[in-house]
Amino acid sequence: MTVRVRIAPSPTGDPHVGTAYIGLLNWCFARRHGGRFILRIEDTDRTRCTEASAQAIYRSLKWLGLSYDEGPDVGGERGPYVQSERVALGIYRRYADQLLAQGDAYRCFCTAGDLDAMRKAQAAAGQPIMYDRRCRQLDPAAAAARAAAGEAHVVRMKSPLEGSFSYPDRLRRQPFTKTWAEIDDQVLLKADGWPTYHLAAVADDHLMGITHVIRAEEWLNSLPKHIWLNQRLGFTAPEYVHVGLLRNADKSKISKRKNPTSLLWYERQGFLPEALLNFLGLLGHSHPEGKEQFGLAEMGAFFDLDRINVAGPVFDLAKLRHLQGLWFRALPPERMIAEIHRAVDIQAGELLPLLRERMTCGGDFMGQAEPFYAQTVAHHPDELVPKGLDRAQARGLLEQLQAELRKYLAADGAQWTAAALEAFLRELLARRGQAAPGATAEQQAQAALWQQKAVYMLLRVGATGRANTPPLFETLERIGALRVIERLGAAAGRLK
RNA sequence: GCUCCCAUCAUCUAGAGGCCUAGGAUACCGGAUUUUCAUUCCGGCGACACGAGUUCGAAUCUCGUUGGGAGUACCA
Repeated sequence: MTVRVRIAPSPTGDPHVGTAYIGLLNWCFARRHGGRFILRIEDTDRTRCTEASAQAIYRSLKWLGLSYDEGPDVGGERGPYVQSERVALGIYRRYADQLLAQGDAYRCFCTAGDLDAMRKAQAAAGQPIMYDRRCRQLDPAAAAARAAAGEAHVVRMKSPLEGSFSYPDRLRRQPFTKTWAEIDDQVLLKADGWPTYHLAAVADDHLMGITHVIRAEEWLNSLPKHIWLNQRLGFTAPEYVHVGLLRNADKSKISKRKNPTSLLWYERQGFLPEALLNFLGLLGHSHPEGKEQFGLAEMGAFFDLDRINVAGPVFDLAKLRHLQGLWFRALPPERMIAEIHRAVDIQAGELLPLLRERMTCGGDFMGQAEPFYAQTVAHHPDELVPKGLDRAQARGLLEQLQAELRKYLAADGAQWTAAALEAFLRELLARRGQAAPGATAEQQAQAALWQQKAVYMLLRVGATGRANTPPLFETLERIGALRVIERLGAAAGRLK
């Protein structure tokens, strides 16, 4: 039996990070067992699903590299892979009819109002809230006649009234157990003739030859219904495995109010698919040797379904950022440049060596590179005064530095390169930092100002307008003599 | 309310009776490298929810308590 697994997202809103998570687990499971990974679109909620959303799902999965062997836009032998198209084929109606004919389902004519009142009464009485099965008593022939006459109705499953249900989920200590009495007569076919999730998923999983359903824990409670449907429909049920739900920091189910859940957001932010996937791969699962950074292909090789931890992991963006940094800085230059280009329309190549280890994503580039591209920079007077100096001293030093650099440039064969600048400035510091023998007290005080730390910082802030920059000499080189000298003057001016 | 699931550092996790005075990673805090920032490297902080039981021995098994989560839709 070859493994066939699927993800079955519903195309409502933006593609969800939970889809990527479950997709990753399924993808890895398929890969690990030489199986097939399938995408199916579950768009049976006509009020909420959109084509645009389905398109976005395809795009996001491709962006992530979670390629599927069969799916709406790639085809396959068990299609169509979009449930609305299967509705048109009458697939679900046929199964509903089969259940009706077998006496395993019945027509229900209760209105929304009826159900609402019923639930309110149950809540008031402290009873479990579930359908009271009043239409189950209806004569099937009479009900069929009412339906034929056009009366609005749904089809419900005839859940067993007694006995119990038990299922050994391989990830849980104890088999999952329920009594049938507490299982609702689930609606299978809605009034509009479309199936609910339960019928549609069970039917399609069977028709598509799905062998393992690896899905989120939120489905655990409806497992009995799914097993029952498989049985009554004469299917061999796939193995169902339930994994933990991604959580917000407060442990509630991940939501867009408390976390970025849209895959589009991660893409726009400049996160790399490698980083996101790596991060998700660390949730509920781990590398057997504790390795933290790994790629999709590698994960496909070591992934072990039985090692999944079902306690719902908190989705921690800080860890994702860390992994993003690792992946980003390890990018080959062409790809890093492409990432930067994706964020800003600029030629980044020259500055890359200077900035790469200071970035976590392409979007960081401009923030760092601005002083290199700008004609002028804005100086903040407070930042311009190094510790231990006052305003006037800082201004004096700036002016003298400007003058010294001018003089340096005017000399024959002067070079404006990092190495030459470093040599010159070291020599300058040695020269100016030492008072001549017999110097006056004032001269000595002047010399004392020429401390490396202060001077370098003055140059840095003067030339770039900021205190954090790449290494000084390379920075000066790239900005260029003209702009550096000009900016030093402007900086001095700010301290007047 | 009812039902079910889960429970190791703040967070992600390793750990499937002795290798555990509980290991790694993130975050945080120090230090080293460095002209700043970042990178990198070193160090620190820091957890088996609680209570019984089983056992020579329990983070690991059982039960209870507590805590958290999910489900309870003609949504998926």
